[in-house]
Amino acid sequence: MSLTQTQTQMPPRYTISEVEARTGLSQHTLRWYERIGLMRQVDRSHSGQRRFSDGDLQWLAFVGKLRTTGMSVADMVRYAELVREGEHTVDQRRELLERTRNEVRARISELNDALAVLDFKIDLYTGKAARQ
Amino acid sequence: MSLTQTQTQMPPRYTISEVEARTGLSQHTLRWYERIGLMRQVDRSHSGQRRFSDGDLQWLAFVGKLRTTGMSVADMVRYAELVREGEHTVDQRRELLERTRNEVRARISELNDALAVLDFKIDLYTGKAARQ
DNA sequence: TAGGACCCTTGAGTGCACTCCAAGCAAGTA
DNA sequence: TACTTGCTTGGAGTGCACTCAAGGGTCCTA
Repeated sequence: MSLTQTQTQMPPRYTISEVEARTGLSQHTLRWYERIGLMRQVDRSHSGQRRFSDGDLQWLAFVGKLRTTGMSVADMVRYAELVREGEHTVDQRRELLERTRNEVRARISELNDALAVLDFKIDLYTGKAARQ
Repeated sequence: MSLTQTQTQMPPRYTISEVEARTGLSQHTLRWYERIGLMRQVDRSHSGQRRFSDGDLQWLAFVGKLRTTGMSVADMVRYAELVREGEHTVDQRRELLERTRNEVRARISELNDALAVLDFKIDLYTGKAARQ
């Protein structure tokens, strides 16, 4: 427990521009994520401004990982919905993540293949015997 | 030299639908590639239909590798132009491929990170202690 | 000579994942 | 009080990489 927290009894809250700075996601994107259901309805200040929690940041970090896997936004929304529905959706979530994992593995091996071709071409160019 | 070739003295030529079958690229995409300069002007039959050569197929295979690296179409076109310009562009081409190679390596390591997160989550779900 | 398969062109349309715009409210500072 | 900064909304716009439509030509077989 930090001093500030003990004093205020309030967990930290972040404005949209703080979250933008921490996550690298634009304010536009953050609002859009909320709108499409990729994250829960964010808490609001008395004047209606968003106040993100640490949990929101953690969720966004995980969503970021899903994004880098190449998972579509539609599938991420599906996943988010399953999480909101509760514990009984665990099997479906695992299935979704396993499917994604398989795709990532396939993608990595595709990239390794392409890497080999690039290496070969670059060696050709570096060597002298340059062709196409 | 195959028998057929010796007899006809003609290298094999492929129609657009043959190329579609061999490469998996749609006819639309093949025509579009030619239009934007991602491949040379394909030879035509006397009636104006495309006749692709083995060289064209090889080029398309290489372009396919570049595509899987995530290189943008604009950069691929740039590369194709450099190839058409001749031997004096070899250094620029190598530079372009090296930049791409670096991006691919970075992408692979991103994907490996994401894979670790997926493994962790899936284990959680499989374990029993399911959370979000 | 008719039918069907196959191909051509230009230009418009699609789906995705943002990204931006306009108009306006609220809080803090000079 | 006036100004600036930061935030709100719904809906429109953007860039990418295709993808399709319309209208027409050519070739082969019956």
